[in-house]
Amino acid sequence: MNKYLPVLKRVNLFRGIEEAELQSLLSCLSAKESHYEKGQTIFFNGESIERFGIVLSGEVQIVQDDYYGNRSILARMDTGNLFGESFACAEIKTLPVSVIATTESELLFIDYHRLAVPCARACGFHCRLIQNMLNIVSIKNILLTQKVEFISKRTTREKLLAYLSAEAKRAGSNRFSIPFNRQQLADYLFVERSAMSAELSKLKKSGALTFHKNQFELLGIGGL
Amino acid sequence: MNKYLPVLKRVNLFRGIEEAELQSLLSCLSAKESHYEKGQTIFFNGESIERFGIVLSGEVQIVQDDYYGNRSILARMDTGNLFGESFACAEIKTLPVSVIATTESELLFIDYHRLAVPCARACGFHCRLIQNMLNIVSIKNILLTQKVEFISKRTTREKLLAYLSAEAKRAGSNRFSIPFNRQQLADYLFVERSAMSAELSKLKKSGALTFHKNQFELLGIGGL
DNA sequence: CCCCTTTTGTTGGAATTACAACAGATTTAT
DNA sequence: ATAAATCTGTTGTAATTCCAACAAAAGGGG
Repeated sequence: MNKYLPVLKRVNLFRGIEEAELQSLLSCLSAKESHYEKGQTIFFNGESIERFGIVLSGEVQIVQDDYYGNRSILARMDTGNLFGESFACAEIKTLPVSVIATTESELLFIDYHRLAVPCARACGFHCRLIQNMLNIVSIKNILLTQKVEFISKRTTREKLLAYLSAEAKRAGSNRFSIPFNRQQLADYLFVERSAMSAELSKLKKSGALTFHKNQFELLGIGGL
Repeated sequence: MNKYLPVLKRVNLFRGIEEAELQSLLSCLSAKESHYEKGQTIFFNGESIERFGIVLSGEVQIVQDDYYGNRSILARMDTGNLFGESFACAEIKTLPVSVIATTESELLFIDYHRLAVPCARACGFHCRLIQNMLNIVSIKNILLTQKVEFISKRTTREKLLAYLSAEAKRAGSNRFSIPFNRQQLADYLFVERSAMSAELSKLKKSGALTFHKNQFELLGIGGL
């Protein structure tokens, strides 16, 4: 666990908590580290969870699979980010999503009840942790709202442009990488892969953008 | 404000707080009541907010309008529910949505900072309020996740059936009302109104469901 | 280096959705 | 009560997306 202390001290959940206190806090919370292989399912749709996870290394995706095998990616979480915290905090009985390890990953699990109902020793941290958690879930809601904005667009082209514009803004540059391959990007935008690929090629041909694999460059709005 | 005490004591934010304390707590929080006419905009896309709202009576919708005038409804909030809390809690600078009064409404506004940083007198409630708020935003996250599930469906028919099935489940009956007219339902599912109307008629003709205005009855899966 | 697998892009046809227009039904205003 | 406004459903056409198939490109393993 010492190996991941540099990661953990930058996790928003532990903001305001001294590094010297982190280890004993994690021990008090009975935090448990686990290893997952690429492709392994961490949480299954339909189950009830009490723990949320923190990504120490690797990446996980929050997904929904429909009856026909279409996959919808809701979000991806990489190092330092939490997943499943809303479901654990809300104490729901039936998880509406699955969580999948996209790459080999090390994850830290914490039982939400231990966070919410602290022992007397950790009482000084209780409010801090809950307030940090409130900040995290609020930001998650905003990210999900942005995601909804992408998919509210009525054509595949608009969805692509909305998403890619936001990524350029996030990167602070017109050249940037995205964390998805083509199938994953289609699953994130809820469209069909090859049709999206065709749209990307049209956008490239029109001069609006250029790309190779997951590297993109926006070339201005001249082509729109 | 006394008029709305019965509403307020059932608001989840105030769970665990005695009715006798509510009034002084609201005073301490400098809660402010406001009246809005039908159609009035409460929060504007792009602005920065520090207050969140509670619906005392009426209804508000969280919406996004695109360049072409298409409206996307993210959520609706009726009596007793909060809106804007994630944005206020996360302290964002630019609101990505607008909030509109769908009907004539009475709303109560609270400054998030007053909630988070209490005076010495209210210190006993600080943790309680933050924890209640965490529960609220977590549930909001789950509702938004469910909304994403509706719109992840790849055809208008599937979107309709996903939404209507969830409403039947929520109502505990195959006969139920929905809180949207046709245009609003289309805006909620991100589809075009008349195409959706045509799909509803096909579903009725196939025997899957029947409806009149916002009254629906699911007739089993025989018609699918 | 070669072979196999996976990813990406392309293409034509089928399916679905958007659009515009309009008629009928319902609600609102005078 | 009547007229005006709004909502809902229908229809034909245009536009877009999905699907299946396949070729080309890229990546991985022996």
